[in-house]
Amino acid sequence: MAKTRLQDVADVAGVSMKTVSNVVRGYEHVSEKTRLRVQQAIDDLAYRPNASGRSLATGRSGMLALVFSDVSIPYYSELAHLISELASDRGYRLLLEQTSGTLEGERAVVSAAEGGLVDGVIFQPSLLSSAEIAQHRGDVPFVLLGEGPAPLSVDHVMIDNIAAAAAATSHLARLGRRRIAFLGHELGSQTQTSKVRLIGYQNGLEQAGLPLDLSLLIASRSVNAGESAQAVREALDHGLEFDAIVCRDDLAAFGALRALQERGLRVPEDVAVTGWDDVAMAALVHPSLSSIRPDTRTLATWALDMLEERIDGYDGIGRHRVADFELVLRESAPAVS
Amino acid sequence: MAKTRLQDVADVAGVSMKTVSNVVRGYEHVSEKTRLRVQQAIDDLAYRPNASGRSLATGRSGMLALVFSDVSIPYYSELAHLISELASDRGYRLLLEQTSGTLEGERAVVSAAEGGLVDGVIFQPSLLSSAEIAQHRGDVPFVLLGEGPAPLSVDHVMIDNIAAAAAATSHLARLGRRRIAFLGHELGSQTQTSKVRLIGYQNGLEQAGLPLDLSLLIASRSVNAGESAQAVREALDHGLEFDAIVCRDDLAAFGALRALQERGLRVPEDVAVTGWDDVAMAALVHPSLSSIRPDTRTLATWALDMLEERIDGYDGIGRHRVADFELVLRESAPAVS
DNA sequence: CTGAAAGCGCTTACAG
DNA sequence: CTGAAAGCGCTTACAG
Repeated sequence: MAKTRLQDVADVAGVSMKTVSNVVRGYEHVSEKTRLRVQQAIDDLAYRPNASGRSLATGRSGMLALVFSDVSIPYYSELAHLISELASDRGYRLLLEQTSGTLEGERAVVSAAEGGLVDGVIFQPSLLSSAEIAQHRGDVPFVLLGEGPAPLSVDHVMIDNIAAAAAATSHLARLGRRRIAFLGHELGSQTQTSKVRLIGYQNGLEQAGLPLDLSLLIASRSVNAGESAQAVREALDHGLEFDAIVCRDDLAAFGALRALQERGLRVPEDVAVTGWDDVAMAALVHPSLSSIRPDTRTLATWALDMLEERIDGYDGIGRHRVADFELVLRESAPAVS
Repeated sequence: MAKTRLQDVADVAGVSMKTVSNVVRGYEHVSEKTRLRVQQAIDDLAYRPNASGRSLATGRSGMLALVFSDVSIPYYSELAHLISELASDRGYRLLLEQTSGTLEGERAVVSAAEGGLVDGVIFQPSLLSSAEIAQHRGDVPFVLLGEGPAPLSVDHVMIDNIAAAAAATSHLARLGRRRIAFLGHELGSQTQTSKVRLIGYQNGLEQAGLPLDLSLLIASRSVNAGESAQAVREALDHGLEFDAIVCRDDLAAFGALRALQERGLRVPEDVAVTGWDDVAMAALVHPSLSSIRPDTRTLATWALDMLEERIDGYDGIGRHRVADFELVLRESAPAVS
């Protein structure tokens, strides 16, 4: 049997399509009697409105795209969870797009081949240049997340990465640490994320009156926990001495904890460690991880606010907003006593 | 300016809409000369086909829904990553739906209010009964994941949870453990997942000739790492003695590792631990976690295969397929020496 | 409060 | 190989 359409319901209920449509969309000015008869027909026929038909007629799909490199990375999966819930509260569904952190993947997002699929895009770029982002896909509302380059024309939310990295570094200095390493940036060319966090680390050292020692910058062959652990092992093998590590992100920190414990070094007694993102596991590992916690709820709320404004027609220049962060202190780098 | 449509391109190129459509969709029987002229017009006008128009005309959206409780749970985020990639290879995009693990959330999935939005649904239910699932949303192709109840009418892929739990338990017994606990099932009514894993645990004990001791069943107020850690702390406080733990999932295992280390118990010397899912963190914690690794790639591939067959018109009874698993041995419960 | 009709932007037999 | 026309299933002014 063919799918039931609006017209079928109208026929059965003995009204026009317009009236059925009014009932379906909950329009209020329908007489109670008519509404009941129509609802009965809808139930009898198990009618389900067709989303494509509606989208085509209204010009809206009720969907937002959420784009980042890889949803299996804890920070992104937790962000996806949050944004999915908040978007759902506003009546939007979420389309998940992964770029694999490649330039081609990110370009595909920006120059999307199809229109009308989503009403807006939330995009956390890793590699793309500001100039390329500026020519984003046609006229779809766009909002950028993260510390990457944001063209002036596009809305953007972030936290102050430099201040956050400096806060972590300063905290370790206040704990009396004098040889504070930085772990987890790329071995080759740096992502914007690594760059700004390294700058903040340097600022933190300066504020504490500590010298910058380039040998304390422990790069990772790849931005993940396994390679970060390996980088720490190799640093220890080469006799590098340090009493604290500021990690680029929690994954790097988990790698560091693992490598330090393998070598019998105590955290935080021998080496204090801070992470970044405050993913759920940070509180669960042993020792638990001190970490920079970005205010992701505010981040996500602002992103959705701005996106909805654009969807509703706002066409001004890009807004750039900075959300708060907090350094959450746990066992790996406890509060100063 | 209004969005450019197929007709606009046709006008500029001086051909019919049909011809433009052929070029856009890569239909081969178009003369080279015409194709070039049309492509030029497409580029000049920055034409983007409208997805809703296409969906309405073809009856397909090119989207699949992926549904489970919460994408921030590592197993699900890793599964979403994998399925997203595999679906993308087949030309599908992924719509993410979270149920929050609530009955209402799962019911909403099954009785979806809209049609035509997705071509198929991949759904891992937690709570819904088989009978309710059987009346799934209209005529949308459906495939079920996991050890939940699957009605005969619906396609379903899973691993043999009973065998897997028995394998973990047997392994601990072969390590010489005699008081093997089970951790992480619900305090109240059990999910199907917990039920089958508990049965497998019991089978494993039997195979090893060990008695079932109900006091060794350590339930958790909530299925997550934090509550599992708390449950272990309380068990230790009450003087419960055990030398191994089979955990319901990796999160419970991470909780167990944390609680045991807090109390100065050595893993695996004092207590050996196995997890379930083999999420990325399992290899990164210290000590690293032995874990049941379901063959998720096969699971996902089969799910997509069956879904595509249904999308292509297959209308037979449900297929039920069982993928492999493997017990990955790491430090927390190493190979028998 | 309700109806008849046009239109959203595509694809697809059907002709030629 | 290409064109003219109908149709996919909705919504929305416009009338009444």
